[in-house]
Amino acid sequence: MAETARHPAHRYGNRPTMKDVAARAGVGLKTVSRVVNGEAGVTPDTERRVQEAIEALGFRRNDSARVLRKGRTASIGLVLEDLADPFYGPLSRAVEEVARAHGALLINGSSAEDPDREQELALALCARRVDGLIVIPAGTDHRYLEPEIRAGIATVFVDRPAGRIDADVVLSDSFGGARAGVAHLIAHGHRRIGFIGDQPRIHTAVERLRGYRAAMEDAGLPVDDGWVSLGSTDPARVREATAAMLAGPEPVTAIFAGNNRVTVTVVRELAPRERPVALVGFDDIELADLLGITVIAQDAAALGRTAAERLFRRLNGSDDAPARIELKTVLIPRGSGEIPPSS
Amino acid sequence: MAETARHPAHRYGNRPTMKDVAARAGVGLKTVSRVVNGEAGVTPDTERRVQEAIEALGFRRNDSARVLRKGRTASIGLVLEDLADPFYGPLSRAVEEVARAHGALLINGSSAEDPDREQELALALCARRVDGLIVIPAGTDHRYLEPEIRAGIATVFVDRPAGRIDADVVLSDSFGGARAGVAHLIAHGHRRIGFIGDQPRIHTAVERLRGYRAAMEDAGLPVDDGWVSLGSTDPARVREATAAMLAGPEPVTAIFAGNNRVTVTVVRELAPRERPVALVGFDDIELADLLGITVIAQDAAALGRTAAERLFRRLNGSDDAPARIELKTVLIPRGSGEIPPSS
DNA sequence: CCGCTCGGTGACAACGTTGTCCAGGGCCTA
DNA sequence: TAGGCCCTGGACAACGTTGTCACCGAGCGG
Repeated sequence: MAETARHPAHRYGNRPTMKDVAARAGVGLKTVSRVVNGEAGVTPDTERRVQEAIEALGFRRNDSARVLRKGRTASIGLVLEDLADPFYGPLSRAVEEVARAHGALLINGSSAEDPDREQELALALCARRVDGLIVIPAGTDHRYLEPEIRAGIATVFVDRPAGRIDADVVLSDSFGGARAGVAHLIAHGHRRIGFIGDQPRIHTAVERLRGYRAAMEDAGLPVDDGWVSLGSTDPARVREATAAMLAGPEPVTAIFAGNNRVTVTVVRELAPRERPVALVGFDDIELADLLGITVIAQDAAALGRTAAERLFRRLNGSDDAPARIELKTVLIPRGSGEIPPSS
Repeated sequence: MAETARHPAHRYGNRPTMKDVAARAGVGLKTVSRVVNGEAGVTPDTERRVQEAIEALGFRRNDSARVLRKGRTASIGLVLEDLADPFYGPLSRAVEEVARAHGALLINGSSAEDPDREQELALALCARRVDGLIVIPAGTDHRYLEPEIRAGIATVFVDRPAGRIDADVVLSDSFGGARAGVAHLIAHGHRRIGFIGDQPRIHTAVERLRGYRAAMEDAGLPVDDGWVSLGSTDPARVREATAAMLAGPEPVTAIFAGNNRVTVTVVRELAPRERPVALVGFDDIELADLLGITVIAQDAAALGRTAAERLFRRLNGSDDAPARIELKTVLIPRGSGEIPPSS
């Protein structure tokens, strides 16, 4: 039979609205709104009737409509690289906790280290009108965010600085950490030290390499081209790089691994070898204590927390100039970094 | 200078709207909508003018309004325990990928294993009108979701079944996995085997204990009360439980650890001990290969993927009866589970 | 040459909520 | 008892978008 409704059924599966609740409770629409929002000016008796109607109908306020009216979503967005990476999980969780403390919900998405996907995600979050945005950049040009920032979406970058725009950024001292780690190896007698890092497009990779070079230069040591390898963290690539450095007449006696993904693969590659090779890795790893892996630890949770706090400070009206906040790293000696050179 | 605006400025930081774009392009509102949504029926010339206006103003469609009108948010929610846990990170990521393939955004939140927080989160997501919900239950009573499900929010549970409502659930074969793991220890000669698991409120903990008991019974072995410990995965608690089982005249010679958190702590506790103790852990762990930890591996990503696929099948209209999907586990021998009893 | 179709376009209502304003009734005071 | 005030409750518009429908002019067949 003819469906005569002028507008097709696009109501949320026939969810009750405040209007329905009002009708059932025999009160006005606005009174329901008042009860739902805990506003003053409602008789206890009226309130009870409304509550009962809400209960009976299973009413739940539609936040989309609320957002549309109020202009604030009480949610923030986080664009990161990969939620499955043990470095980003804790970071995200820390952001979530801060958001929760401010009554906001966190929406996060993985860019998979793809600049286009980063942009797509960030803009999708802006379209949802998140109040603020935290971004771990995959790309190097963030001018696409300018209209959003101008429109009032607070934005903070973490782990890596923004490209071509001026914005808050919270990062670890990659340069200093790497420099200290490599200096540690040098202090234990190494002269030929390899560096395996992430893609040169990534800021932290470049900074850590810079730290490596600085430490070598500090000690007056030369750096052979064959000792340095930047590229993807794909295990095959890293294994190959490791093997290459350890081959030939003058192999490296120690390796500095540029991040947690690299460290894991290098450890696996070194394990079966006879000749011991010293190793210091950037990023701490679970169970590294038992495996005796010396690392430069950065605090992922602190990064997230700091960035989120800065974001909410902005959301609460602060308009300081964009700042660069750098967190210290810690060298944790556990054995692998204290192996003397063997050759 | 009385601010005479009747309605205060609650527009999103003065973001341009379709109306603004229309005015600038000299066209009607609906035409802008058509261009933005790529609908047919717009002259190339008109489209160009609109695109230019969009560009110039930095317009971005307001998804809240869109959602309000369309009734679909193209987003799904995921309530999990803790994003920082290496088990849930990959699970969440897998869900995200499936969502992305369906053009949906994923919003996830951590319940911190607190039933109240689980409910608060799930309902908050429903208030945002996510199209579907995936829940890793912390609580044991999910009747609070009934109105939501009735209202059309597709819901799938993962890792643990729903409490007191009938709904889809995707889980690993905890019972079978634990049984196989304990049988493996028995096959290597162990007779006194300890079990350390998560809180008895948690379904997987109970199932794995059941598997442990079944394996012991299969072999006709008694189970001493002192060999079984269920409780939080807090390291101190687990260390204590481990120490207790290893003390006394008849200590256990092997331990079955109920999940990844427990395994990590037990490994740390066993490492410094002289007398070797066999160990099999539920859940695989990064670097467990190097440490030679035998595990019952479950595929977190597959859990998430399967649940998400089921969810989207429902969103696309499937109305099969709620099903229980169980994924197999795999025993990966790496050494720690093959240590013979020492006594 | 008229009427009809058809493609492009815009006016308008509606989605569900909240802010503003007004009405009515009860109560207190003069 | 009249006047005024406060307190509760409701009518209405607006948030920014999309679906529906109507309009207009061009092209075409009769």
